Amino acid sequence: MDAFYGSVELLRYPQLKGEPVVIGGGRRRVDEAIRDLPEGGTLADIPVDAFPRLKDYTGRGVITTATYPARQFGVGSAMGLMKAAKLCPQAIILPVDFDEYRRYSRAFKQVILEVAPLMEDRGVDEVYIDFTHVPGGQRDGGRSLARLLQKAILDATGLTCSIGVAPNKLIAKMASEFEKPNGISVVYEHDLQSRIWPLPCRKVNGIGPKADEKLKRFGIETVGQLAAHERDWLIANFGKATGAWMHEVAWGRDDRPVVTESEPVSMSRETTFERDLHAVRDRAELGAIFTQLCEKVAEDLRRKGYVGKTIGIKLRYDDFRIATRDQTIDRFTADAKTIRQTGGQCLKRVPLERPLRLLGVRVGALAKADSPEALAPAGAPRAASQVQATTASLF
DNA sequence: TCTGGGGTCCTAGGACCC
DNA sequence: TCTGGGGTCCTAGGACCC
Repeated sequence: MDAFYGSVELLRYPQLKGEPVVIGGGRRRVDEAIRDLPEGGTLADIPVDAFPRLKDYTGRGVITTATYPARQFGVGSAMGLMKAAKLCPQAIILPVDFDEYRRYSRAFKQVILEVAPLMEDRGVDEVYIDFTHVPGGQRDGGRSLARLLQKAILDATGLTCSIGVAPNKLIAKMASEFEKPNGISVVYEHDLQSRIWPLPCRKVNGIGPKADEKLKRFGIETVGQLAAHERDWLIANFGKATGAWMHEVAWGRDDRPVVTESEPVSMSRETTFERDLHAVRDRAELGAIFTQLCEKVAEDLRRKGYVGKTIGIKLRYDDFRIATRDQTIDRFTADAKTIRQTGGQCLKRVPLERPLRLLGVRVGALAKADSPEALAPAGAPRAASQVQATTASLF
């Protein structure tokens, strides 16, 4: 989907079309604008001037989406709000409304499923679709079906998307970015050298900042340069799995199927505090936040019908280093108190001298709440590995 | 006044079991 | 007295993705 969160917001606030808009701030300022609505007014009646601007924003956070006009200023996803405010102070900032995006996410996926049932969910705004056996899926290299999907999605939701059609997921993903927004790209196997090899390695799904940095140190900037290296050389320098994978990717090879069903592995909740908190000085506040996170995870588990037996915590210190601890218990649970208590044990094993920026709670090793595994009596506890409390009990 | 939240997968060492 | 492998589970950290 194109600038998904931003596009959904524009459906509510059409008066913002053409304005630079970023999503990711706090709630307050927009609420004020809504409260000042004229009698009988709708959201579309809020004057553009009433919306909060980045230059007035104070607080932490990152941008989750920037509309295309905002991108003109160099503002983009994952950028800190303070940095974005320097680049485009006049950009309008809107708070994230994840429930709304989820509604539109379900709606566009439903449209696709009615046409092409082999669909893999890749998050709120992205899917893979297997065109192979869809009627008309081969016509014009898949372009016809792509057009049909775009129109059906636009009619049902008012949203645009970009589609890449290719022999496999790896290439389709890259192709989907060629004609953004609202575009279609068909890439054939024989287009590999002309259309994929010139791309920077970073465009490959799976090559992130670290791998890209290392590739650059070897002078490898593009996919074509990657393809020019021997498989054995890549394995020698990047390890068996990664090296072999890089070689396949550079030659456009990918045999991963489109997977329509999958079970969750973990569920978590985390929060970045408005100001850094200290385990001792802000003990009460932290404790309350911790309890709330546990309750939210428990609620998520119950709503979705899962239980888990590995409870974990995550901290981010003021210097951005991250520490995690987890503990596996001898029975499955979705109980907030159990999660809280086990998480409390984990907290005792992590250094708490530095101020904290973030606290998170995770439940892993999930099973369906009604599965035989989950209903079985508690397994014998495994002997705990050497686990040492590094700090006196704080929670 | 830099840097969210929710995920998956991989690696690597140690415990433990056969 | 010296010395096996294979396999699974647990834990911590990190890369990466949307």
